[in-house]
Amino acid sequence: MKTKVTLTDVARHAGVSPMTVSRFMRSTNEVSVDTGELIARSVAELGYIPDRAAGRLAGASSRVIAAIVPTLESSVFAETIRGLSEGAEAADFALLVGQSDYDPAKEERLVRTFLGWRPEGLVLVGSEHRRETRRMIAAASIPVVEVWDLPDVPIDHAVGFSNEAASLELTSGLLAQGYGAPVFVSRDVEQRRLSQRRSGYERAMLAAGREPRCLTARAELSPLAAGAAILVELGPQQPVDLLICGSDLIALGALFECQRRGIAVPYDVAIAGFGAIEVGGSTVPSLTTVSFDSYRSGRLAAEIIAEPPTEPRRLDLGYEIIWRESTNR
Amino acid sequence: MKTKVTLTDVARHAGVSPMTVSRFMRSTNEVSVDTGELIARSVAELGYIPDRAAGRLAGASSRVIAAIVPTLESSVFAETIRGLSEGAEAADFALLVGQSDYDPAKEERLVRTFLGWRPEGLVLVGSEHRRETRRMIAAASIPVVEVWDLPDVPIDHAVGFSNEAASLELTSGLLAQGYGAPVFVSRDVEQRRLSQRRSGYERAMLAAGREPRCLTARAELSPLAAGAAILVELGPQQPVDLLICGSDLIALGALFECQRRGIAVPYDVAIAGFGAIEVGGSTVPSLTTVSFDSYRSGRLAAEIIAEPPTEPRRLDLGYEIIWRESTNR
DNA sequence: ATGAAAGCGCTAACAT
DNA sequence: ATGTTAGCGCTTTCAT
Repeated sequence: MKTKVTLTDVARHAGVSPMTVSRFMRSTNEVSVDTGELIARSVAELGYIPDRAAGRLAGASSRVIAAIVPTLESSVFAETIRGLSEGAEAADFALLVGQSDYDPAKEERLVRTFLGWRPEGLVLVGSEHRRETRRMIAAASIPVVEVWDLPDVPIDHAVGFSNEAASLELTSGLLAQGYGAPVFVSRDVEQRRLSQRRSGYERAMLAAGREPRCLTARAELSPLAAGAAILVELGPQQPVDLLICGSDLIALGALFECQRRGIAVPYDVAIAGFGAIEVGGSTVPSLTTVSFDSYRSGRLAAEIIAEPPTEPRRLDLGYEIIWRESTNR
Repeated sequence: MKTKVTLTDVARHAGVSPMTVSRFMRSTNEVSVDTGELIARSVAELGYIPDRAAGRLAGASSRVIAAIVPTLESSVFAETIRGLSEGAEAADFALLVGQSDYDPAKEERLVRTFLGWRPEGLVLVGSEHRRETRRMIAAASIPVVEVWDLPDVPIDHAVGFSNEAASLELTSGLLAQGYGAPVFVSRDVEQRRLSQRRSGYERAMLAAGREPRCLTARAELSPLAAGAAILVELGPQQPVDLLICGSDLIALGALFECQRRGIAVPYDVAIAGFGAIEVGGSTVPSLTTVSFDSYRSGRLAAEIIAEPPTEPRRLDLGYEIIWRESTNR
């Protein structure tokens, strides 16, 4: 087996011109059936795999989607990646993946690296991007899909939901159920989606004539640890009957810590999360949360890039409040 | 801003030859400081991003790592991807990611697609690959790293641990603690890493003169659901005092279902998992499990590809049994 | 239905 | 330290 099999090798082997092989490989239907079979045999025999870089350089589509998520650590964005991966595969695209660690500077670096491959499109989470990042993207003039949020002014396309509206609805629903002293719980990080959730909570509280109260855990803690740590701070403070958490993992951390301390959920304190990760549906009590179709957002983003609409899309995938036992007293 | 800024554009703008710009971009240190500054300014002004496809075609390294994992769904492989992503970034590589859904045929398709980009190396999970997959890889003659297992005959490099030894040690440890009737619990799927774990369990049981007993849930169930479903089957069967689960998620599913049914863990039945996902450390009771450094395996795989050793590496990362409350009666 | 020529944007090899 | 030439493997355009 030769080290590098090229189009020309296949052509020679099949006794046709390289151009004919090229046509066949791209199935342009301009190759006669007989010649096609001949070529197919040569391809198989030589184990030819077209060089996509050469193809792209010569004018073909790169068929690459580049995606950057804040973190691969939680299953939250992993679901988006899964959607992207499946959408990409369905359209015969390859997927370039990077994680920004919630750091716009790192995002910028990744965008630069990825643009070097001239992807057909770019998928980013959220709407906090550096000026330089936006500049590069504009210069590249490729479709961009921002997921997990609905920015007021998206770069291009957006597939998400209103984190604020979801949080507002969750909080007011809980208030209506009679909870009197809900606090908002999160890690001490700067991040638009989180502040949207907090702001939804605050608006609901104010609308009900209540004083919003926010508790934060150190940013270095993992979400699970943060949820547990929050309970320490709670101590013998003013009465709190409900923890509205910035994410499911924080909520689970709090829930488990309650179990450990013999605090009955939802009777002594109720807990709600955000994100609807699967475990939250199995715990005892199961976790009230907000579900967003993370997988679908990825899948749709991939589809938008595979077949870019002429007009910018702004898809509101909505959300669903999942009422479960952790807030059902 | 021009639509496509090329090396030549930068050269013209800076008043030097393309070759000098090329040298500068690759920081070959053969460009004088003055010229360098001139070029740097032009690059910034024009927003030049080198075309990696053209570079590769002309002989530069592709600086791409291609990785295929069985699934992006669980956090298990997400950690490996995270390690890969960070390792790749540290070496200025881009990462191509795909998921095979545990399907060797899909893996084969992905390998073919990815090889079209002429990656510097390939990362695969496990050792079950089709003949054609192996053929393509051999023809590509690039480093391959198999992670999460230590095949008897790796394709090339391997970074993993012995799933069987881990399971054997876990089981015999549990047996030594006095558990008399442990069953092995998993979904009904064909997969080497799982069968290794089962076989470790069986060997430990036989060595102790006990009859191994395996319970399987339908493959279509999610791991969490499978763990719960298993408890139904358990019903009024022979006494079972310990569930050794094929994965942490199954174990958690079982644990939560026990809580739901008022079965005391570990007193009525004990539970052990495999994989050491983070939640398992927070649940009440916390979950006994086997930890494997999934992140590190990815990181090391990336490093091997970034700087391939001359000899095939076979890194046994080992495992650690984490004894926790779910088996502590 | 098939082929020939040109060139995509870059780098290696060889000048100077 | 810098420039020139050639060509990577493919697809485009324009023949035939």
